[in-house]
Parts: sequence; structure tokens; C-alpha cells
Amino acid sequence: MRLSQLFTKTSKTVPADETARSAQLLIQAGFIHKEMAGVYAYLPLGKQVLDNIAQIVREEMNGIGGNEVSMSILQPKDIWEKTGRWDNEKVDNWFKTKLLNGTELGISLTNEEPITDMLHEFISSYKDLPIYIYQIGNKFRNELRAKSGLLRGREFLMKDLYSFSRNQAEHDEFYEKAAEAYMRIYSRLGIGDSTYRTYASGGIFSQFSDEFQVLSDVGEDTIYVDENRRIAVNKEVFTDEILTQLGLNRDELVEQRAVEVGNIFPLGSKYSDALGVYFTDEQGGQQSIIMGCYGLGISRLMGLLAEHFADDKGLVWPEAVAPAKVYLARLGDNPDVVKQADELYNLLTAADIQVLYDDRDVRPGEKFADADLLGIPHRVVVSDKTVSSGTYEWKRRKAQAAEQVSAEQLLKTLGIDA
RNA sequence: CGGGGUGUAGCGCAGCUUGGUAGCGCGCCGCGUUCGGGACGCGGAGGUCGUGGGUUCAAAUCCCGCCACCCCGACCA
Repeated sequence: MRLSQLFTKTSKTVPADETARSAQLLIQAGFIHKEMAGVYAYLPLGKQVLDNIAQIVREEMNGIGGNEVSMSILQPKDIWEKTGRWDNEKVDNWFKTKLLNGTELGISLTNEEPITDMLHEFISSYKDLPIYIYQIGNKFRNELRAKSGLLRGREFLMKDLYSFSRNQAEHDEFYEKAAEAYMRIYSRLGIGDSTYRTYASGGIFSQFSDEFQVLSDVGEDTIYVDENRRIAVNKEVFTDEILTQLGLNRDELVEQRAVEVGNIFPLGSKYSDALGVYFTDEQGGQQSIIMGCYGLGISRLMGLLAEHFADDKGLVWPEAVAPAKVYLARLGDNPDVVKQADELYNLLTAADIQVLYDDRDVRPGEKFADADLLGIPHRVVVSDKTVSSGTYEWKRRKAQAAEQVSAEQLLKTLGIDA
């Protein structure tokens, strides 16, 4: 994309109403726009990052047999009454609304009820199971207090997968596969080393749920990490009794702040039973379906990555999620420079490499500053110098100094076989 | 929801104590000089001072209500 055609702009000043570094940078760089507290618009560059994260999640979910769907955020009241969760006493952060005729509706904060109810139409035999269904969509929670930009919003993008298994063993097997897929996702996003599978409270379905916690000063959770075993325990279940049960030694645990970027938990047959969705087994008997829920906050991950990968000059996106791979800065409008830059832009674009082409009529310093602020992994400069020397100037976002490279070297570095 | 704080031009802020109808920086527009790390000069445009009411000859400024935003805490199926 040509920057001259991008409607967003960067800002030299930090927004006064954000304190989280990630939110400040994302707004300064024009990735997101705050519409109200806890509610953000994703602008072209931010949308691209969000899509990139979602795509990685999608690939990993498909890899373990997930079926992607997209369900409405409007939900009928009756199915929630069947599971006992419509009452505000039970779930107090609902957004609810009404049809003109007065019928009450819920606005999606999670999806167990609608997705399970849908299965009346498709599940009847043991041959129909197991199945794994997920969606990537907006969720709404009426938080008393939104904070830290994308890390805790009232509207957020979440991947939620639900598993439907014939028995506990089948469920357990998938549950572990899902946990492994989650760790692969975090590794692909570049935060594998600081992400811990964490024992957390399991609610009424099981003793524990598994959270995926990324170490971060801006985290709202406190966890106790066993660095050797690469696992952690959430403060909410941090008792001597539980440590003993888990075989953990209190002296080997380190207290850390962390951001929850995923949470998976067993649901038993609570929802399937409540909604009357059963299957017929090999003997012709009616059996309960064992469910599991697997959430992963995609917009929260974007905020976390912005927080995690940044320096004093701006964002530093991992290549896997960056809105573009290359920032092509054209210095000046000398016809030869324009020609060399246009040609490179066309070549890279034709090779399916995303390029932010800075073809604006602004001074070099501004282009460099923006390249840094936006956090694009590779910066390529085309100028009078590069035209006369027949080279390109290339620099990684993380590198201190730029290098002069040949066209062949550049293309090779960017992963193109010239 | 409890406690604290803030709303003045697109953004960041000053002015408010001691009422006299608004100012700075960035950004924006025009002209010129510039052009490898956010240039400089000159000339411009842009504000019902969050909102409603009150006090006063006069309110950004004082008083009351409301709204929004931020921080700490609580909350987070």
C-alpha cells in the first residue's frame, strides 16, 4: 500500500487518556482509534495486524480439526434460562437489549448456549462425534472498568472453540491437543518463551482450568512460575494444599505479573444436558456429550504484542503479525529515484510481499521516524545514493545501522528467489 | 460500585487562585528557502472553553446538577 493513499496519520504527541504504553503507541501510530472507554476501532494497519493474528490462530485451530463458523452476537434469552445463566445474579457483566416487541436478547459474551443449541440439528449418533467448532468474533462484556487499551476492553475480538466429545477420555485427549496448539500459537507470535500454561480455578466443572499467561508488568494477574517445569499457578489457587497436589515446591516458584491470553476449561456435560443435546451410543442408549471451551483473546494479544515488542522509537512487530513486511522509503522525487522505487514496489507486491510504500512528499527524517514508529520489520530506502550506486539501503527495525545491499541480496533477505 | 483526578482549536497544554468575552507548541492552508533522522521564515484558517442551570453589569474563571475520560481499589461467568 502506498502511504499517500492511507488515510491515517501518525502523531508526535502521546494521547493523554491512555497510560498503557501499547495503547499509546497503537494510537500514535494510527493502528487503532478510541471510540469510547474500552471500545476501539481498528484502522487499516491495525486491522491488518488483527487479521494476521487471527489467521495464525485459525491455522492452528484447523490443524486440530476445528470447524470455523460465525454466529450472531444477538442471543435468545430462553437458552440461557435453560442453563441458568440469564440471571444477572449469575452473570453480571452482560450487555442485553430488546426487540421492538419487548423480547429480551443477550449480546454475546460467550457462546456455549447458542453453539450447543445449534447441534440439535446435527448431532444424534456417536458417529457424529467428536466435533470441534470455533468462531473468531467480537465479544461484549460490560466491565465495570475498562483499562490498558486493548488489554481489557468492553468489546474485543476472541476466538472461542467448543469441543463435543463422547466420553471423558476422548475429551481429555483433545484438551491436551488444544493446549499444545495454543503453545504453538504463542510461539509463532514470538512470545512462546514468556508464556506459561497456568493452573487456575476451574469453576464448577473441574478443579482446574488452564490459563495461558504471558509475563508482563502490565498484567492484571499474579502467577507463581516454576521455570524448570515451564508451568505456573494462578494466585487464585495458590495454596499449600494445591501445591502439594500438583507436586510443586513453594520455594522454587517465582511470583510474576502476567496477562492472560488464553483460557481453556472442561465443561463436562452441564450445557449439553441442560439444552437436551444427547447422542445415541453403539448400544442404542442415550448419552451425554462432554464439552470443553477454549478461549483466546485476539485483540488482547495485539495489545500484548504491542506492549511486548516496542522500544523508545515505537512498535517493533514480529514478522508474523506485522501489517507489512517492508517499509519502502523513497527519498525525494527525482525521476530515477521514483522509477527505482516504483519498480521495487511492483516487484515485491507481485511476489506477495506486503509493502508500505512511503511515496509521500515529506522529508527523510519524517519517513524514518514513521518507519520506526509503525514497527515494520524491514526498511528499504531508495534515494539518489542508491540509484547512483545501483544498490538498496536495507535495515531491520531492530538493527542500529543500515547496510547497502545489492538487489539480489535484498530479494534473498526478503525471501524471494530472484 | 467506593476513593481520587481531568474536560479549553485535530493533538498536547497554559489561562481559573485575584470574573472584564481566550493563548502557546505541534498539526493544518498559502508563498518562499530547504531536503538522509520529525527543517526554517513570512502570512493565514480554526474554539457555543464537556453540558444544563445559578450568581453577577459581566463567567473558561465562582456555585449546583449531569455527562464523559483517566488512575487506585473492588469486580472480571
